[in-house]
Amino acid sequence: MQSDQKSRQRPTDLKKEQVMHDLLLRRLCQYVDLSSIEMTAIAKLVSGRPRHVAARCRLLQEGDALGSIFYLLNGWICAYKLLEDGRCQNLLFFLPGDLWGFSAPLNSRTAYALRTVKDAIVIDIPRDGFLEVIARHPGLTEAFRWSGLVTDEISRERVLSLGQRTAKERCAHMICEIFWRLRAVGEVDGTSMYFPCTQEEIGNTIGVSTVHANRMLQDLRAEKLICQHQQKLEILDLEGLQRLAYFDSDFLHLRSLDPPPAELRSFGKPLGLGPSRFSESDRADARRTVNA
Amino acid sequence: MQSDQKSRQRPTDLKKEQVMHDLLLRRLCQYVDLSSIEMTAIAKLVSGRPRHVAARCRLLQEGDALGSIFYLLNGWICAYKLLEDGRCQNLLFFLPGDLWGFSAPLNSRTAYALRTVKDAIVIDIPRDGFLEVIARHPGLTEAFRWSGLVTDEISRERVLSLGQRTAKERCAHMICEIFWRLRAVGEVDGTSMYFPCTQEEIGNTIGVSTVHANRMLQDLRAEKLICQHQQKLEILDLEGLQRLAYFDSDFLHLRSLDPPPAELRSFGKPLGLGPSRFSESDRADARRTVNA
DNA sequence: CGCAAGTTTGAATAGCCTCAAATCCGGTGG
DNA sequence: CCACCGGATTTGAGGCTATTCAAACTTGCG
Repeated sequence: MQSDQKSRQRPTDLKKEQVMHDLLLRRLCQYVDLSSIEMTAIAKLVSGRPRHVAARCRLLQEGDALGSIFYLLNGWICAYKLLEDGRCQNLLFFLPGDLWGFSAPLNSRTAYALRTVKDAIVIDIPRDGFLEVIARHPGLTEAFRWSGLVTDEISRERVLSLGQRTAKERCAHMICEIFWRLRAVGEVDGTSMYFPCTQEEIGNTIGVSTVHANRMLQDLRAEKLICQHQQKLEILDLEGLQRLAYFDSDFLHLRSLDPPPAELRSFGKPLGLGPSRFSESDRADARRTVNA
Repeated sequence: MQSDQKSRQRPTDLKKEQVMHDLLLRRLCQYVDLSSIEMTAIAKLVSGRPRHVAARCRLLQEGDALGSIFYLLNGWICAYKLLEDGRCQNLLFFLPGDLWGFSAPLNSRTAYALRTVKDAIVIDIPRDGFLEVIARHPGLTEAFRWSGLVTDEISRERVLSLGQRTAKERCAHMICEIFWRLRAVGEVDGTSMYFPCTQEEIGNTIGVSTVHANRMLQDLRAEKLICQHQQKLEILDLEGLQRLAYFDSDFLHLRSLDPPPAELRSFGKPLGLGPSRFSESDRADARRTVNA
């Protein structure tokens, strides 16, 4: 493993091999009940050597042949498309526990590029072996079918957003979507989450300019719906945020919405933000922003 | 069959049973080479009794359980999503030869509603039987996997459109997309096609108001890129239209771009527009609009 | 002929963009 | 410790794009 010595603040280190597949299992169990045999099979599949990828690194380019499947352990990865004149549209964020590349036909090529948003940890999985194992287990087949469906639903919901929702609604909707997705794999801390997107990235996602994304975020903060500090985002009023965005979590097909078991709450805590850094001062900061 | 007597102008009548699967076969053969056994299997699947559906009829509602798969023989069907306050976003048009409902997991529900745009002819296919047949034939499995991929790609391209393209570009892009899709199944006549969308529908598709959709279409006509008459749309300058829209047909994964065989050119010619109605006067009309 | 649906037009307004500059922040080097 | 640098965020002003509302017009159809 590539862990360095000063690992206290580096949650990207993998403490036990066991945790590597916890995120994925938790995701898949949202969709179907897996047998222990199937769980073991998954655990084996994702037991490869984790690979660190730096922030803002392109993993794949539009038109590339499909390589191996990858399993995202930590960090965010962004799928995006470009227009010839440079305009960039983000399609989808891959979050910890997400798997990429299992549903495309053989011999097809990616229709979009992939780039890390922040430092990420990825495990590469050989495509053939993966597909073969999945095909042997009906539960896994079904689980990944659902997983693919959710990706499609996110895409359709994004079409609805971009076509009909206002910029502020889109902004709120995006935050809700990511919150629920992270929550489903236990990657939130109560109502706050690691949110490493720049405002440019948010703009590219919701289809507005960076400047306007900034103003929409300011509005959401002014309305006490969210508050931000560094790369952490806290949802102050989830109900209000969802009402504003016309957000309904159904499209994510989440089943178990219970808080994750305590022993898993600490895993995957993102990049160097200790628990002490998000309390008093943040609130103060939020208030300051409101009054400005 | 439900054909009435005055059938001269009613292309919705089915002349021979044979043609019913031609569209579908042509679509699938875009993706893979099918064996004659597979072609026969498909022909059998879609040999059910055609059902006429009136214009603007809702076939399915958001949240409905999956019923049978349907095969669209004639007309357009539109998938759309609603916001609670009534805003409506069109996601995708199903065109003649398209099949709906083969890729969702069992027990899932539709995340969008379906409604006919114009009178349509549909064949219902029992889901279980269909999936079983497909699964037995590797070529068909592969073909439908590609077909599903194309749907996804259209969705992603729409995200790109709504997020980054201007209204005029989106309008042009939508026209190009439908032209290529219709052309792939032989449903175009040179550079003109049946285009039964109202401007409201176009607006709901490209994410602008009806009024603005109208103005964008006027622009395209003024620039001599398209010309419209009744429900027929002729592309006067495909190159120009595509350049304007940053359109690249790759995302549709079309393979055989040759003109379809002559004997099939006349089938499925849409609703009551004789060939004589689209010549002189239309050009004059287009010019008039430009000068206004 | 008259109705209903669809298209077109105009004017006022709201939403969003561009450009440009200022500020904030974390990290780096002195 | 401070100065500085670069990336990210914030602010302001002006302009373009798209919306809304309302009315007129066109067209297909009974």
